[in-house]
Parts: sequence; structure tokens; C-alpha cells
Amino acid sequence: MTHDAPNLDEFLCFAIHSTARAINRAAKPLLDELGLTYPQYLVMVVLWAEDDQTVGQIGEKLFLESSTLTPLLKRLEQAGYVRRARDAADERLVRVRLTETGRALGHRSDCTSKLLRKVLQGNEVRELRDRVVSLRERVRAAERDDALPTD
Amino acid sequence: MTHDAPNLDEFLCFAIHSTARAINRAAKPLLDELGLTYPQYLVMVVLWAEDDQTVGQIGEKLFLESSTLTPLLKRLEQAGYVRRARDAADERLVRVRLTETGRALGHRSDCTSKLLRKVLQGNEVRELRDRVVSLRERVRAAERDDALPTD
DNA sequence: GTCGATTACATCGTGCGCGATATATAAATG
DNA sequence: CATTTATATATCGCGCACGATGTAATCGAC
Repeated sequence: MTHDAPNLDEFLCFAIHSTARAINRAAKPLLDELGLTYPQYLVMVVLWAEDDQTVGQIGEKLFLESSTLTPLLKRLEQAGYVRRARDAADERLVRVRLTETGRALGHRSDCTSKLLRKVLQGNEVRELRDRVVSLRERVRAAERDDALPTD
Repeated sequence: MTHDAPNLDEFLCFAIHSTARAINRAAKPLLDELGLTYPQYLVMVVLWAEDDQTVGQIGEKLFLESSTLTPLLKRLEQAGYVRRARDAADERLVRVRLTETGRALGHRSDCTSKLLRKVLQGNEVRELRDRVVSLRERVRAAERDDALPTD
């Protein structure tokens, strides 16, 4: 190398970035069976845990903006998995509710995602997950403060 | 929750996915100064380490397809950071070379990315990075085998 | 109650990321 | 040498992801 350029392999951010994409690719065949993309699946997971949430609530849990969620939710609606409707009491809110089909998908996914969970949710990776989450929160905090902690 | 739906917080894949996006967001102000997106920055890192590589070589290092790289490289070319030219000996290959401006950017980036590296390249995260990389390779191997190892 | 500020969502434009497919060159096979 | 096969890149379509902006409903101050 011609000068002291940063080496790709040293970047934790590249490690995480590339791992996220690798997981996405690996999960695709499983999600194809459900007719969902990975971000759509995440939204469904949120709704399976608690039905009838607003766009904002879903976005808060997944760290997504309405500009991402609105079209995604429209696709989920078109697929027949959710219904979107303005809240009667506060017309600004859009409540997202599972259809029967969408709810039923949750049970199917319990089976089809076992494979994924075997690799990505087992005991042996719990610590790794916690560390990644704590890194995420560190990064998010640093972004908010606009001054990264020296630690 | 109405039934035993998978909980979002338990997914390592979500942890990694969301962390990757958090890093991306945090890095953006720094990369804006360089006039680069994060994927463009990664390509530049590859070229700063070794100039004059083919599209395929770059893709191999970043795990990216030509369908992603070709338009990205065209944007880098339009920005004046690289030049693309067919290899004289093998006209199938496209060789990507840094311009003077592109090479110079590497020195500026040594300064501007210090902040990023402080969080993401320090000693304290080396082990985490290694674990994430090893997870990535496990996932990639599992995808290739189309049968995930039970370990 | 009226008006300005806030909130919640939608829209738009840009750039990935990737599967499917196309194209052109090169290598291999006969 | 002609024809198949393989390789390298490009093109296309779709779905995120997000910043910037728009719009409508609600809240607050008065």
C-alpha cells in the first residue's frame, strides 16, 4: 500500500455493515416463503408482539422514519397482512392492525424462522448481541451529543 | 402479547441491522465533508490500500455485486475521484484507478475519520469486531451449504 | 374561539443492494 | 478455426433508508 490508508479489515463498522447484509441474504430464502422482505418481517414481529400500533410507535421500535415505513406498510397492506386506518380520536395517527392472514403468518413464521434463530438467537450469541446493542446505543448517544465519548 | 411471537430484542440480526444503520447515520456528517457516502467511502478505502483494481476485485473485498458497484463507481468517477477504463489485455475487465484528487482525499480522510475510528476501531472493540466477522463468515458458510451448522 | 406552533404522517429525490438478465470478450473444445 | 462455454461487467426493476419538504390535525397561548 502506498501510504498509511485505513485497512478495511480493521473497521468494526465494515464488519457490522457486511454482516448485516450477509444475514439479509441468508434470511431471504426463508422470508420468501412468507412473502416478506426482512424489514417487512421486522414490522410484522413488532405487530405480532403487540397489535394495533401507530406508524410512529413502530418506527420508534425499529428506528425507522415515516418516509421508510409508509410505503413499506402500504406494501404489507396490499399483501393483505395489515390494515391501515386513521385513528378516530386523533386523525393525525395511523393505526396499523394485523389481518387474520397477517396474524396467521406469525404461527407459520414460528416454524420457518427456526433455522434463522438457531444461528442468530441461541444462547451462545446472547453476549455478542448485547455487546452490539450497547455499541449501537453508544453510537446513537454520540450522534446526539455530536461529540463522541473518549472512552 | 397475544401469543409466543419472537421478541425483537432477542434477535441478534436486528441488533446488527440497526447498529449498522446507526453507524451509517453517525458517520454521515463526517463523510459529507469528503463528499462521499459510506459505501463510496468503503470503495475508496479499498483503492487507497491498493490502487488500480478491477470491479470484481473491489466487489470481492466489499461483498458487492457489479449491479451495485457499477453505478456507484460511475458516481465516484463523476465526482472526479476515480477513472474507469477497460483493460487493454482483457477487454472484459474494467480497471478502477484513483485520480490525484481521489488520492489526496485519502490524506484528508486520515484526519476527518479519526472521530469515527475512536469509537469503531479502538482496542476495546477489537474482540467485538472479530466476533462479528466470525459470525458473518458462519452466516456466509451456512448460506453456501444451504444447511446451517447445528453448533 | 383564533392563530401560531407542534405533531404525525405522507411525498419526493437520491443512493444503495441485489436478483435476473443482457452483452461482450475470452477461453476451451472439437 | 468455429462453436460452445465461461467470465466480467452492465442494465433493469424493486424495495429499503433517509433527508428535506409538504400537509393536515391537534395543542397552546392569549
